Amino acid sequence: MKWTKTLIQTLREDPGDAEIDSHKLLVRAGLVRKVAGGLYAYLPLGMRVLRKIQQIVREEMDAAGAQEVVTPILQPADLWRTTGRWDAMGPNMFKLRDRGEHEFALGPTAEEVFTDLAKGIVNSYRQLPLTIYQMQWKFRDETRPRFGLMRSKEFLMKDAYSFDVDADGADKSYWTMYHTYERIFSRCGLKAVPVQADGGDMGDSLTHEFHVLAEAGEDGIAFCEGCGYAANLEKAEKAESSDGAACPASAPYQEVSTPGAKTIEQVAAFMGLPAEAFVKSLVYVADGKPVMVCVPGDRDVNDVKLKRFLGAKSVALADFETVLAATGANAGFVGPVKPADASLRIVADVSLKGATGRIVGANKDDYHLRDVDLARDTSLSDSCFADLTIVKDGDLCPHCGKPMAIKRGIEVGQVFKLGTKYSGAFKAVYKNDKLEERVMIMGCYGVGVSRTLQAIIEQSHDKDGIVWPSSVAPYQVVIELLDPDRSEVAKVANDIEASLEAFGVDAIVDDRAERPGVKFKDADLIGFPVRVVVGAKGLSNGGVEIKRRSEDKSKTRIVAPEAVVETIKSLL
RNA sequence: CGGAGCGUAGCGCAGUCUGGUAGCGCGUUUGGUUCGGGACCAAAAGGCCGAGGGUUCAAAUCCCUCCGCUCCGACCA
Repeated sequence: MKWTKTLIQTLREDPGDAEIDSHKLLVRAGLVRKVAGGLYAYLPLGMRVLRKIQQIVREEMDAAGAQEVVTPILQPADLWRTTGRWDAMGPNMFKLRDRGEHEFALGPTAEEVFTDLAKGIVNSYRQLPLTIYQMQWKFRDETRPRFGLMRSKEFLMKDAYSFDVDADGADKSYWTMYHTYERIFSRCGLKAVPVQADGGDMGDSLTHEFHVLAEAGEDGIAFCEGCGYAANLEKAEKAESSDGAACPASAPYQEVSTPGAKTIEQVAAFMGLPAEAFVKSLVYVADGKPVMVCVPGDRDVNDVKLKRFLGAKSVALADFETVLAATGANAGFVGPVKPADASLRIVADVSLKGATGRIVGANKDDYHLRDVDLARDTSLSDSCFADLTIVKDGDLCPHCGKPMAIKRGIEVGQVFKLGTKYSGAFKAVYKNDKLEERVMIMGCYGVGVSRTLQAIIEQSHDKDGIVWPSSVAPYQVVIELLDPDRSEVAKVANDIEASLEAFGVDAIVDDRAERPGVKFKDADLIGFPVRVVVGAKGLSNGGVEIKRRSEDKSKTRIVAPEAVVETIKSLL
């Protein structure tokens, strides 16, 4: 391909609305252009990368025995009502009506469509197991689209759904996809790590997210160096620590005036004590009933863990009236010692078990209590303690006890055991060999294809631009033709291009009449893995120059034109 | 949805406070000199200053309303 015949427009300056490197480079290198907030057009270079990623996904899914289909973006509301998600998805889903007032959604995902599809086709155990997938544009009405393709309103997702006769089969399907995902990301040149995630409404259902570690990532992940435990912050657990014994046993508690000091930060500053010396008490409403949750002053409540421990369907922070009614004080001064509502349920993080000498809200505005011994002064019994906080850097691993580190990641894929949540709702059943009807066991598996594209850039770039892994590069080789008006030089470049194409290596000849500096800068910005420089001066000195994008100039090889293809094959 | 900021040429921005001829850099086009890491000279094209209303002799600039975008927060299968 010739550069002058390709729609490539690089930018010298960063786009004004981009925050992270990969977003800036996507636009500067001419891969995408913004159409509107959270909506992007893919230009020829971006399209080539997207197609290469799709092809890798496709090959690996097919190799795993999954079959490709495609289902409509426009999905009828009835399907979503069957599972109750028409309402549950709320405003995250784009909803619209046709002229006959029939309701539709622009598919944000496709569990309903696929379950209904399988129900209509699968009748017998002989047709199972079955895994079907599609690559289709998905739509989500994100409250705040961000970071280019990372969180956009419209994105390309590969979604797969497995149907099995029993739990063992579902387990097998799950792990097949898990390993398929490892291969997909590795072939894309990505280091993606599987981390345990929370099953959400599906309870303890098994699920892993695949994350690309990056400072710009939106998700927090806890890692244990010791045993390899990795979990996202919703899920990550901590070993029971000894926070409780940190403060010495003490005299009976006493009231302290702390006028206006509502937050832990304010009271800590007021009293000149560290946040750990405090107990943060928050009033939640769980399924309509108030509950007080106590955690160390320097920690935050994990809503998912709280919900799970209480066995509640929903938990949310209480409003101010509820707080006042339950405790007798306004938010900021509440604590576990004698709340106004004596029947108020109180739970506490496990790290507070046996805590003494703590400062808590007095359940009286502008007062706190000091020297509180939780066992002595509150109604908290052993069964009220559980792991209820978001883990912090340095918390101990629940499996091996070594300290964990918190890192940030970009979620590029997820594998999820669905059980019978969807197949049950749709009555998607098959007949077993005894002619009995059984509900199919499902799994779902997603790869954010467009997000993966950006994650690759985020993981693989330097100050000059993108450094594409050759498996997904828009072109594997750029041939810099320095003297395009000299036909004998151009012929060398064109011959090299032709022989590379003959070997299945895609190459682009930069035949622009630009100065060399401009061409080198653009080649580095776009990030072609291998650069071949063909110029009159070089040819008279014995050949062409070949250099990897990832290497510096000192590694440049001088090669005779005939040997170029061999050399490049060894470099890709 | 709450808070903050920004909408001026394809891109990045100044001008707005203090009303009076719409500017700069990059990119684009033409001609010339250059030619190994984003050259230089000369010329040119390109704008309903986000939209609507108001104030004024006069509005990019002041006032009101709306729309869009970005950031922080809440939210996120």
